[in-house]
Amino acid sequence: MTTRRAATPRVTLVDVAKLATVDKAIVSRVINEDPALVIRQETRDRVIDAIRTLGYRPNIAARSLRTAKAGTLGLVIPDFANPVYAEIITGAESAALDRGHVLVTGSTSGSRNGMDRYLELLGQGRVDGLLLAGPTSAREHQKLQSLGLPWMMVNRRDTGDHHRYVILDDAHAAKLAVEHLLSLGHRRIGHVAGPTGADTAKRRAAGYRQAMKTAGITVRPADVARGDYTSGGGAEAMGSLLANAEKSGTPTAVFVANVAMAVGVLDTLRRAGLRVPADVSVVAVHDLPLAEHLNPPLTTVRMPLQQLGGRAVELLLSRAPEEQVTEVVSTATELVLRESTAPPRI
Amino acid sequence: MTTRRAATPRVTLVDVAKLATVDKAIVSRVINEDPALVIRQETRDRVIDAIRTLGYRPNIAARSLRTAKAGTLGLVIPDFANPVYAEIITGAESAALDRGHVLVTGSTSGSRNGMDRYLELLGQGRVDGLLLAGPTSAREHQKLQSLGLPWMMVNRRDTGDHHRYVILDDAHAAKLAVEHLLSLGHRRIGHVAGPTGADTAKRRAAGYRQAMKTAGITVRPADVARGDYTSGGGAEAMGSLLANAEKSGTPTAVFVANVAMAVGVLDTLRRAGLRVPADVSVVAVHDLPLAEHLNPPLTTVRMPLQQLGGRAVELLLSRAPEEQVTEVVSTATELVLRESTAPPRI
DNA sequence: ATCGGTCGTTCAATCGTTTGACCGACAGTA
DNA sequence: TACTGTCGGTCAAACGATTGAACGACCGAT
Repeated sequence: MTTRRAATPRVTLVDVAKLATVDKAIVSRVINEDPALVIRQETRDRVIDAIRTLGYRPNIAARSLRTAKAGTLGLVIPDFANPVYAEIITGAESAALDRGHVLVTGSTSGSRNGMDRYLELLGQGRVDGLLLAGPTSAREHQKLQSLGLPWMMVNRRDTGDHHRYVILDDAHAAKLAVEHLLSLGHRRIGHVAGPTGADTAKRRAAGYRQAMKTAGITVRPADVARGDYTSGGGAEAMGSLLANAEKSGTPTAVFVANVAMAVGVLDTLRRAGLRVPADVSVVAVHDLPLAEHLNPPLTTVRMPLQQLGGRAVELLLSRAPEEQVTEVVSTATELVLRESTAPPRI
Repeated sequence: MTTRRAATPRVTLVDVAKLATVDKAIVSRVINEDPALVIRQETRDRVIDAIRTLGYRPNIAARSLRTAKAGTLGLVIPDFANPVYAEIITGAESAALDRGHVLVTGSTSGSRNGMDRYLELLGQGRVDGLLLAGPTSAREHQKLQSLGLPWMMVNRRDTGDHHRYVILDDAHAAKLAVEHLLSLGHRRIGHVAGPTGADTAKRRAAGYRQAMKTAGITVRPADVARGDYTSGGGAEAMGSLLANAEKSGTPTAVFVANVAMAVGVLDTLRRAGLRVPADVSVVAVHDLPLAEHLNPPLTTVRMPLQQLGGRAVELLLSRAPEEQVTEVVSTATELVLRESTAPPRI
């Protein structure tokens, strides 16, 4: 039998106060554990009982109005379908929850000017702070600034003078990947890089070049191609690498800047009749669940994406809005060995 | 040069009213486009100018307090990493935005009792309504009920007496898949089903049986195995299908209840030395971007997941809380032909 | 000249919490 | 006895927007 819910007349502080025969101020202070409150244990119990029997829940709107805090954080990502952001969200959400905050995650992919819409909607006191993952423009930085909200970038290093960001150790990840290939005996190692706009791509490319240089190997321009971080882009980029190779031979291994592109790379290689890892070894950045089930299972570099998201929330909440915050999360950046890498033939 | 932001003293209605030399009531009514407001165009312009020059933004907390509406909707999913939910979120978010609402998406995977935490956090007037995708318990239904919020289930049909849900036409999707296999000439068609708890799994299994029956084929119990909608579960289920087959021969085709499990199924087949589609054809439900890049590219049945999410939001916002709402979204449920299905050998 | 009816606008109560200020009672001290 | 503190609370003013009610001015009709 269902209890028919009459339009419940919300139970408020005064209801509780009446039942406990105290002033509502007491109730409020009990709830918020005001350290300045001195009160008999007996009274406190009466209040707590009253709260319980009435099933009282503080009204968030009223509280927000009074305290000028929303208890909510915003996270703007490009696209929910991208598993990299799924990981970041997961970490951020959990950290926010632990600090009693709710996380509003919005994607900009939906509409043409998704970011604007979100800045509009969230910049009215709806959130206490904003986390931006993914690309942003200078104009958006302007707008953000004018909202007067604390905000920072996640997995992106902004180009302006707003030095607040958390990123991963992309260069190190790239180095791990390339050194793995080197240690297997590869000398001719190609790179499917990310888009020019993404600074993560720059750092991974830099790590790749660095590792190659350290090994005393010159990188041929023809062995580096650029994709847009999607599997389609990866497929294309690998295609152009193979095309370039017609005259000068094929790399025996490829370091791919992210897993999504690696999926396309595997595709292209298969269609070209090249076996992985027998003919070409492939290693990519980001150890997403998917990697394990590709054909062949993909060797990757695990990045602490969840920690990244979590750390971003922590920093956003703990640091003063005007304070500079630049942090690199580098825990547990490590190679995950699977079946897509092997020594080169001969 | 950055404008240094002094701690901005929020600009409020009265500031605007003063500048426009009208009462704040006017400003409020102008903003909310109160149809009952009769006002000279000149005055209206003055107000609008004032709003613009001051950069006024209404304070959400105050508005929520007064109107008892949050302008926010909640969506609770099991896990962000599951691309099925990514699609639902995307659709829901876009629909919410179109209606001037913000969507708070929370996952229950984070902590042991994630659902409870969310019901706690969101059930304080933070959201105007709640969408539940994924499994829920009777106890949670109880709690939900006690929050006095409108809520409904998405892609799940609740078992209780709360008849508010939007689902997809799972039986039809299954039929499309199986009929495709039948038309290729397969007679022995296995099924990797979803978990008993999920009613989507039940409907897909029912559709499978229905289609088989219509074709006059008896389904052997050994040809149906159950997985938990993850790729690991799919791999296992396919394993047991192969084990069962030792005595009675292998199915020439498998209908898999979702893409995640199909990934595992392909894995198991590959390890068993069976080629897809030469030895076994595979077709799965849900046409996620991933499907295109599996090896081989997977034939699927596309389901309108985004529409599902969008429709859920629409219904939640438009229907009275006590009204029953049961809808099946079935637009664009169609077969997507790729390379994982082919006629059986001989 | 008076009345009624729009038009254009103002008044003020209200939503539910938080929080600084204030206050009475009682105990201990000088 | 008067004074000073602590204890255990109460009072009331915010926070910023919404909205029903009221109000003065003006116009046309009687």
